[in-house]
Amino acid sequence: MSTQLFDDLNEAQREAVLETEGPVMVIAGAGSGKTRTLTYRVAHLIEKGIDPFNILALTFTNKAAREMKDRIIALTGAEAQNVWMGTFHSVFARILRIEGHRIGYPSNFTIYDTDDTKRVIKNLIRENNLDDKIYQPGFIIHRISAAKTSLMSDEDYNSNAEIHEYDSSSGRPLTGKLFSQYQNRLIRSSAMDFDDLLFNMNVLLRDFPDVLYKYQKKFRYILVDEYQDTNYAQYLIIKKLAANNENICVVGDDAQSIYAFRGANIQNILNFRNDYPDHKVFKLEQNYRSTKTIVKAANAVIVNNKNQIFKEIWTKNEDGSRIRLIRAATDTEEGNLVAQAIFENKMNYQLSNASFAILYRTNAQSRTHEESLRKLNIPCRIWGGVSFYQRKEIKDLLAYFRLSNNPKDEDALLRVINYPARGIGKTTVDKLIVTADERKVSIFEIIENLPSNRIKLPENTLRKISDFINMIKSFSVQMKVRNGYEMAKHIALSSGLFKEMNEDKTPEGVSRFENLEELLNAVKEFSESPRIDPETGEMEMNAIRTLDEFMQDIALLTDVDIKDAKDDKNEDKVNLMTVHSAKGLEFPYVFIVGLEENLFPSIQSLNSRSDLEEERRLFYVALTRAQQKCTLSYAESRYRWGNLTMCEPSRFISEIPEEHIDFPKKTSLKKESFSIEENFSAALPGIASRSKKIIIPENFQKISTVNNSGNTPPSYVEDIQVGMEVNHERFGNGKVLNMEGVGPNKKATVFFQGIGQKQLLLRFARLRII
DNA sequence: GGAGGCCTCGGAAGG
DNA sequence: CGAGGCCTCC
Repeated sequence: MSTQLFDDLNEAQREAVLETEGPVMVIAGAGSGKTRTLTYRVAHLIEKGIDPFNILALTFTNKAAREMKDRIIALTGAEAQNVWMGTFHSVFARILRIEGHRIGYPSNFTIYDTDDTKRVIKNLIRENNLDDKIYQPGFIIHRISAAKTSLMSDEDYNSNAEIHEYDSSSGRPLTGKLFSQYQNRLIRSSAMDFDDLLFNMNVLLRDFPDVLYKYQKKFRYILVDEYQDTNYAQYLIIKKLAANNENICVVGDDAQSIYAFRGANIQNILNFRNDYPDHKVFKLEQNYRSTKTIVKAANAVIVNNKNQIFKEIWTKNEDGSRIRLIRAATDTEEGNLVAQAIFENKMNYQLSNASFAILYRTNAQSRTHEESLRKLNIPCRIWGGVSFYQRKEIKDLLAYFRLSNNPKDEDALLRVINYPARGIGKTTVDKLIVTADERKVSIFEIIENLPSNRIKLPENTLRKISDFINMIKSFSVQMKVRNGYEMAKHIALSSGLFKEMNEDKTPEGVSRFENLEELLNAVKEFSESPRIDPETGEMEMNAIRTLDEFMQDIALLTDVDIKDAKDDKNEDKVNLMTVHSAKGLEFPYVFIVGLEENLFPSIQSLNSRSDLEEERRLFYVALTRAQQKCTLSYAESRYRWGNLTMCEPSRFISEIPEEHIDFPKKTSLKKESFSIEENFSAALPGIASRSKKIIIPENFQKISTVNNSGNTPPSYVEDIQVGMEVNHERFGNGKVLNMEGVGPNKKATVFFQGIGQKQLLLRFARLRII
C-alpha cells in the first residue's frame, strides 16, 4: 500500500506527508489536493505505527471530518476509527464532558445553539425592561461572542474601562450586565453555548496543569484543517496542546478565508512562522481540479486583494471553454435561463444532474432556481437553508429530550412548560422566573419544591405544574436506561406533542409531523448502531443506546449531518447551495448566480475594504469549485422583500480578463425606467392606492403588484374578474385572461394582454383594500 | 390563558 | 415577502 500511497502524490504533497515531526504549515491552493494530502498524512502516521488515539485532527465541518475519516479507513483499515477527528466544537465538547466537573459542569451539560442563545438574551432584555430597539439582541450576542472568543469573561468585560466606555457611548451601558446575567443563566442551566466550548477548554488548559499534561501527552500529532478560519480561542487551544511535542501540521489557504465575520483571524496563518521558528512550509500550487481558463480567471480576480500570501496556482489541465455570462431581465428570467442552460448541457453532453451546481450568495435566492428547474423537470437538492434542527417542531421535541436529560436547562423548560398548552400561562411562568432569579437557582429547582417555596398560585395551577414536573422526572429516570428510540417515542406521545401535530391536517402541519417522524428515525438509527467505547475504541455490540447518549452532541449537528429519509443523498440531483457551503466541494459545471452589486458583493460589505476583500475571496472560492465549465449570471432587476429593485452587474465580473469570458452580445434592456403607479390606478381603481410605487424597466415583460399589507386574506378579489377590461397608457387596452388560486391566503394571478405580443403578469398577493 | 388578527421590520454565513 | 411580536377579544 505504501508504494501506491506515494504514487498518488506529487512532490510537494509527498514532502508534506513525510515531514511528520515538528511544526509544518501547508499552504494549499484551491483544488491542489489538500484533503488528499491531509488524509495520506494521517494514514502515513498510522502506517508508521503511531496509535490512532494519539492523533488529533480538527476540521470545520462534520462533513469534512466524516469524509476524511472514511478515506483514511479505506487506506489503513478500521483502526483509523480511533483517530480523534472532528470539528473543534465536537472534540472539545467531548473533552469537556470528561473534564468539565473541574470547572463546575456536569458531564450531561447542554449545548445551546444560536437560537437558544437568542431566546435567553431576548428574555433578559425584556426582564430588565430594556428597549430592544437599543439593546438589539443580535448586537448583544455579537458583543458577548466577540468577548468570549478573545477569552474575556463577563468579569473581565465589566472591569474593562475601555469597553464600558465603548458600550456607554453607543447608548448601551448595560451590555456587560446582560453578559453577566446571561452567563449566570447558562451556568445555572448547566449549559454552554458554542463560544463557551472553546472558552472553557482554554480555562481547563490554563488552570489545570494535569489536564494540559494529559492531553499534550495524548495528542502527540495534531493536524488542523482550514487554519485560515481559526479564531483566537481556537488558535490558543491548538498552541497549548502542541506546546510539548510541536508535532503540529496546519493546512490552509488564506485566499479561501471567508469567515472573518465570525471572528476567524487570518493572522493565525500569517503568524505561524513566528510561533514556530523551526517550522517547514510546503506550498501546494498545482491545481488538479479546473481548466486553465478557470484557474487563470480566478487568479486574475484574487490578485486584486492586498492582503495575501504570495502563491502561483497553475494547472496542467486543458484550456477548457471560456466562462459564460448570462444577463437576465429579472430574477425569474435568470432562473429560467440557468435552468435552460443546464438542460441543454445535460442533453448535449449526456451529463448527470449531480454534475451541476448552482451557487448563490444568500439562501433566499434558492427558491427562484428551484422553481425554474422544476418547470423543466430537473430534480434538485437544496443544501443548507433553514436547518432541520432549527425548525420549531424539532426544537420543541428536542427541548423535551434536553429537559429530561438536564432538568436544569431553563431554555428547554420555558419552551415546553406550556407547549402543548396545559394551562401554565405567562403570569405563572413570570412568577417562577422572578423567584428563580431571587434565589439564584434554576426554575426546575423552584417548581420541584413548590409548596415549600411558598409561591402564591391557584390550587389548579399548582396541580398542573406538579403533573408536568412528574412527567419530566419520569422521563429523566427512564431515559438513562431505556432504548433511545423507545424513549423518544414515549416522550413524543406522552408530552402530547405528537397529538398536537397530528391534529393539524394542513400541508404545513403534515410536513411538521413528518419532520418529527424523521427525528425519531434519526434516533432509531442511532439506537441500532453499536456503541464504541471512547476510551478503548472497542465495539460493544449489545450495549443499549440511550436517548441521553444521543443528546450529547445534538446541538453540534447540522441538517447536512442528518440522513434525510425523504431524500436519498445518492439520488441524481442538481446541487443548490450558498457559496459558503460549497467550500471544499467541486462540480464539473458550476453556475454562480445573482452576480450583482449589493448582492454579491453583499451590501453590508461595501463599506470597508477588508470586507470587500472577503467577498472577493468568496467569489474566488465560487469560481474554483468548477472543474469543466463555469457560468456566471446576473439579473438587471430583482425582487427583494416584495420590492422590485434595479441591479448593476457585480464588479467582480469585470475583474475577469476578457480573453476568458464571453459577454452576452445583445443588450436585452435599456437602462431607463418609469413609474406605472398612476396607470395602475387608472386600470384597477382601488388597488394602486394600497400599492407601493414600483419601477419597471422599459420593454419589461413581467411586472408584479407590490404591497406590504401583511397576511390578511384578500377580500376584494371578486372585484377583478376574467374578461375585465383594463387600460394601460403604455401597453394599451387589455383583458384579464386568467386568474389562478384566488381565495383567502392564496395568490391571485391575473394575465392580460396589451399591445402586440406583450403580456403583463399582475400578482395580487394578499392585497387588501380598505 | 389562548387564539388569531394586524403590523413592523429585517435583509449573510456554521458549529 | 414572511417571521415574530404585540394586542385584542373571547
